[in-house]
Amino acid sequence: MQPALRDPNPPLTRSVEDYLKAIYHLSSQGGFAATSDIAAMLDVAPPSVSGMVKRLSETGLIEHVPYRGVQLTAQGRRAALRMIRRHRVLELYLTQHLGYDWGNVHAEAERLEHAVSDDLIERMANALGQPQYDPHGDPIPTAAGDIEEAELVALGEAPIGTKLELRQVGTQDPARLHYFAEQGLTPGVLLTVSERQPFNGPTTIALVPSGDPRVVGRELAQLLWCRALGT
Amino acid sequence: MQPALRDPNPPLTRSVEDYLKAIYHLSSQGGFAATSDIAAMLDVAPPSVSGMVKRLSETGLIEHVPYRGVQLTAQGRRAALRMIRRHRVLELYLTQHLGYDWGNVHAEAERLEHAVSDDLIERMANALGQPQYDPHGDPIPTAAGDIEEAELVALGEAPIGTKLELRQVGTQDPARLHYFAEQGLTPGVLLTVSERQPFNGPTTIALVPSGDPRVVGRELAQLLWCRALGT
DNA sequence: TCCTCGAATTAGTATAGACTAACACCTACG
DNA sequence: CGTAGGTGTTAGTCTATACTAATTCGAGGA
Repeated sequence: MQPALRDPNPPLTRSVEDYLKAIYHLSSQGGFAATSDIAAMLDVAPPSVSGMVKRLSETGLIEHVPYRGVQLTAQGRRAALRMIRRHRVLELYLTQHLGYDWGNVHAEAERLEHAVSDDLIERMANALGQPQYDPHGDPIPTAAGDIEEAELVALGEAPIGTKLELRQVGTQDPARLHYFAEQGLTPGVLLTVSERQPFNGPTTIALVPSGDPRVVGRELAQLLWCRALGT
Repeated sequence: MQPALRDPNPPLTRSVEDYLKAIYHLSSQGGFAATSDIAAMLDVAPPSVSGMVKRLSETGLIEHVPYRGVQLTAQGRRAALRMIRRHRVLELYLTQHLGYDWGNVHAEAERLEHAVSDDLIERMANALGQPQYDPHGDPIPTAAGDIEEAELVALGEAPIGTKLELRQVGTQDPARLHYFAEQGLTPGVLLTVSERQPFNGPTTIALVPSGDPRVVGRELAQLLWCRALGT
């Protein structure tokens, strides 16, 4: 008798699920997720990531280019989106039906997302009326694994008067990144577009809710990718 | 510098929580939980139980008498009752608020009970109006760790006409146990008391829902501990 | 009272996942 | 255009938990 073959489709462990989610977030807006970034996001040591990366690429969930980073395969992406759907449905359910606020809800959903069944998630989604966005405005992937690609607009192109959420900073340059941080312009910040000078002039914005103004030159304004907020 | 001391109060792992629950159930109506019974309940091999038992008794959660079995310490009992509260609140919440039925709900609660926070359980309990019983009629321990001791009455003492659930069989004698099993008198069975002969005579019962009658002599009827059902 | 057989335990191994320490690879600066 | 520093990987260890195989214990029948 042959030794029993390993289950070709074992359920993913909690750790694996966390790694896939982290890689999804880190690589969604660029090519590769770096080992050290994954380690920082999951609060583990870099060698732990190397070890997991080897296992995940052996099982076909990610693709690994040594010394460059990793990307999800189609299979890995499906698994990651499933986790993100769970997380966001849970966050919304906990806030809508059990009185959680934005601050509490993340940690609870982070633990529950590994334990709930698909059935329970669909029951919660139904109780919520098949919502499209979580409490933070992030799109909830469908059960089939489709996610609305956030339509981002560069700050330098956004119409006057619109309310925006800063979502991505399109540079790796440390000096520019440092400057953005000094100005309080980090992903997640809300702002409204106050005015823009003609002939590729600077854009003036107001931070929300403080109302603090910022003047951002053309070059930098093209690096700040924002999501338009409906409200 | 000293090597870091181990966290004296580490959070319990899922496995530990499962063992404590199993030991609670197996020892609640008797002295000791046997290794093989724990193994059967958790679907693991007996040596796995021996190993876990050693660790648990080293951390003071259980007391182990080699070749006899284990019992919970006060600390272990608290932890077990906490899990049972979680489980039963979850079962009730899932049935009341998310449309689960009795059959589905156990497995879901079994996974969630390890992942939810105390805070979430209390929110659910509040949403349910601080319930005292789960969907199966089992008492829900309080957050403080008190559980209603099921008020059990010996079948030989139960008033005529009452509906009962058989909960415990008060003997270890194999012959009597075997006889009870043959008669279909095992814990969980529902029955109604039809009549009783005077002068310590036998009690006649009808099984629910089949209606099958059974006549139980005085001696045996004193061994069958039942819970009165309100309905 | 002794022996036997089932239950319990010990011994040894495997896996997932983490860690530290040590080594290898790239790249950017001088 | 070569090297220094940081990033990534390998090597080796640890813990929790499971397994199988081998051994030991103890209670009940002859």
